[in-house]
Parts: sequence; structure tokens; C-alpha cells
Amino acid sequence: MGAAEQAAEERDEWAGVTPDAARRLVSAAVRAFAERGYHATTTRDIAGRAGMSPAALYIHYKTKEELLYRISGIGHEKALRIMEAAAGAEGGPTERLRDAVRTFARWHAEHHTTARVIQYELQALGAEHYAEIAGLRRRTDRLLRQIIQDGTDSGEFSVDDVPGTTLAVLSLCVDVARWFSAEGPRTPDEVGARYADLVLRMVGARP
Amino acid sequence: MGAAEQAAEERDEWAGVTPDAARRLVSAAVRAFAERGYHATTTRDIAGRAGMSPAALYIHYKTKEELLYRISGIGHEKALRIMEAAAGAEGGPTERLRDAVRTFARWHAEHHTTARVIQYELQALGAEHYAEIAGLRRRTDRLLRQIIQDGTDSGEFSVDDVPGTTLAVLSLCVDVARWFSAEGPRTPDEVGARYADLVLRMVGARP
DNA sequence: CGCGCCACTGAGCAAGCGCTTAGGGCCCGT
DNA sequence: ACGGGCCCTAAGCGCTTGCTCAGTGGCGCG
Repeated sequence: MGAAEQAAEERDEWAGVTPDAARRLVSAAVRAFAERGYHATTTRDIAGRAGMSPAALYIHYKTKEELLYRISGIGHEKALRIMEAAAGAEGGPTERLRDAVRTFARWHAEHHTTARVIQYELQALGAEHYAEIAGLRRRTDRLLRQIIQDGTDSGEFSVDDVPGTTLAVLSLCVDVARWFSAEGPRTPDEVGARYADLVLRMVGARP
Repeated sequence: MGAAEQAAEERDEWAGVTPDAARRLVSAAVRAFAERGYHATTTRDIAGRAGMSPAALYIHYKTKEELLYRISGIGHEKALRIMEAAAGAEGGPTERLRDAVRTFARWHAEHHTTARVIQYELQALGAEHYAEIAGLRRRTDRLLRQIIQDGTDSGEFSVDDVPGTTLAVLSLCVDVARWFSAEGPRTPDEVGARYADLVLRMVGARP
């Protein structure tokens, strides 16, 4: 990803959503869901933030749940792509794990508003939508687990319980979205770098 | 804590709440909040689980929010006492950190229903109640940070950023409540032991 | 026995919820 | 000029919500 692309994405992480009104609604919904939670957010609040009447929401989305579903889908696909990029990169398990944790944790800090919604409001999805999103999460988990397995097989890492350690690493990164604040003392880059170091220690990389 | 005491506590972690009807309501509320979230839970649901009419709830609690406040208070005080016990124990930083993480993570696994409510539904509290609970969390954080600081000062640990590492360790333990399931393959004891090992690696304690 | 007490219920209120509907303005090709 | 389609709004429907209140049943006590 070039610098221009990344800057464009930061300016609007929902650039892929069209038309403009639908994008404004997604952006408003993600802010409202992150602040108050899905169930405490009203469709009137979402529409108000997007500068429309409550009825306008239903031209672009069938239900409030569909908004959450769209947000969750886009967010989890982005998270999966980040993990895919790190897992598929050249280099040994240590480099790939460092890169995976650094970019994954950094994304959860930088996009903590979106991340909070997609990671902590999943239970509000309907059963089928939940199952679909759970599939994306399982793929992300499998990619990270494979990196840790590779490092353990090659002897670069010393890990007793690969699935358990994978779970802990994912949990650590995801939970960044809960506590991270843009007003806090840490930048997303710093969080990513620190978390990568912590995780390399967790797996016993480089003695 | 003796075995009999611990068994009694596991049988009813709300033993301190009286009278019986008030305890049944707290127990029902914590299960409902954990399953659906605070805002998605109705007072009718809580009362129904406790075997009463909706109106009976208001004899024991002024509002639904007060129920959450009571649950949060009791839960966070218990978490604080666990951390106090580990921090005040005899032994070096390594032993105290191992004990702190083992018991803290284990509690979040064993009481994952309660823990989920007190850690992830905090935002639903009113401003004053939130501030009070936040004070308890700050005290817990300070105790853990002191252990890590002690180990760093003594040279047993090698930690660059003590507050940041403390935050990561707490985040890791707390997030157990989100993913832990009694039907899963791991027991709370196993989670506590594994997490203690992982954290000792994170702080660079001697293997 | 009879009286007061109080945990509890049945019924229901005002408010707010997700969502629908009828209709209006604007832009398009012809 | 004008008809059709697309967005959008004002109004409001049916329902559920948190919470209230008058009344009731059963228990303890004199």
C-alpha cells in the first residue's frame, strides 16, 4: 500500500460504501455504536448524525442490524487482509509474527472506534450474519496459529500450547480496541511495536 | 481461604446479598446481562428468571442501573481483593506476579459470567457510579504495576515501559471473560497457569 | 384472635423504540 | 415541456420499555 493510498484510507475508511448517503450512515452508525453500544443506539441518533431524517436510513438499509452487519463484514475483512499480508510475507516465523502483531494491534488502535464495534457488538448480529462473520474470524485465527506453529516446528519459538497461545495473542491485540484512546499517551505505532515485542517474548523467540 | 469456604463461594458468589429475593435478582440479572448485554436485557426478563413479577424488582432496587451498579461493585471489589492478596504475599516479584496473574486470570475464567458484566458493561453505569467503580479498577492497576515495577527495579524483570506492560497484562487477563466458555477445552486452573507463564515471559523473568 | 406490616402481584402509564407509508422535490432523457 | 425514477421527509403505527400504584395474602406479635 502506497502512502497516498494509506492516507486516503485514513481519511475515509468507508470509501468502498456507495452512494454517499449510505457511507455517511455507516460512518455515523459506527461512531454511535462505539460510544453507546448497539442496543443503546437509536435509529434516530444514527440518522441525526448523518444529517438525515430517521426514515432515510431505511432507503439504504433494511434494518438497523443490517448496518451492524455491513460494518462487521467490512471491518473483519480488513482485519483478515492485514493478517493475510503478514502471514504471506517473506521471512521466517519471527519476522512474520512481529509483522502480524504489529500491524494487527496497530489497526485496532488506529481504528479503535470501528474495532470496538466489530469485536464487542458481535452478539447483536442475527444468527446467520453472526455465523458468516465468525467464519472470517476463524480464518484470521488460523493464519496466526500457522505462523506460531511454523516457529514452534522450526525451533525458533518454544510454545507448549499453540492454540492457547494463539488465542491469548489475538485476545491481547483485539482488546486494544477497548482501552485505546486517541487522547492517551500512546500512538498506534507505539502500541503496535510494543505489542510485537511482548508477543515475541510470549512465544520465546530469540533467546 | 479454606476448601470449604471456596466451595461455598462457588456455590453462591452472591452470598453477601440479602434478603434472599434480592440475591435471586442479582443472580438473574448477571446471567441476563452476560448473555444479552445490559441494554438488551429487560426488567421483565430479570424478574422472570428470579421467579417474580416485574414489579417485585423495584422493592429491592430503585432502578435497573442500580442492579448493574451493585453487581459491578461486588465484582470489582472481589477482583481487587484477589490482586491485593497476591501483591501483599511474601516472596519476590516473580512469585507475586505469577500468583497475581494465575489467580486473577483464573477468577475471570471461573466467574466469566460475572466478569463479562463488570468488565464490558461499565459504560452503562451512570456517571457517579462509573467514577466509583473506576476508582476500584485504578487501585487494582496500581497494585499490579507495583509488582512489575519491583521486579524491574530488582533486575528480575526487564521491562521498558512499566505502565504499558501493566496495561497489557491486565487487558490479557480481563479479556479471558470474553472468550472463556465452561464448555471449552480449558479449565480455569489451566488458563490461570498458562497465563502466568505467558506473563512471566512478557516481563522477561528468568525461565 | 385480630391487627399491622411488608413483600409481592396485576394492571397499566407515559415515553421511546424500530420501522412504514404517503407524498414531495429534483434531476434525467426525450 | 414533461414524465419517471430516485432520495428524501413528515407523520405516525404498533409495540415494548422502565417504572408505578392500588390492592392482596400471609406472617409475627400482642
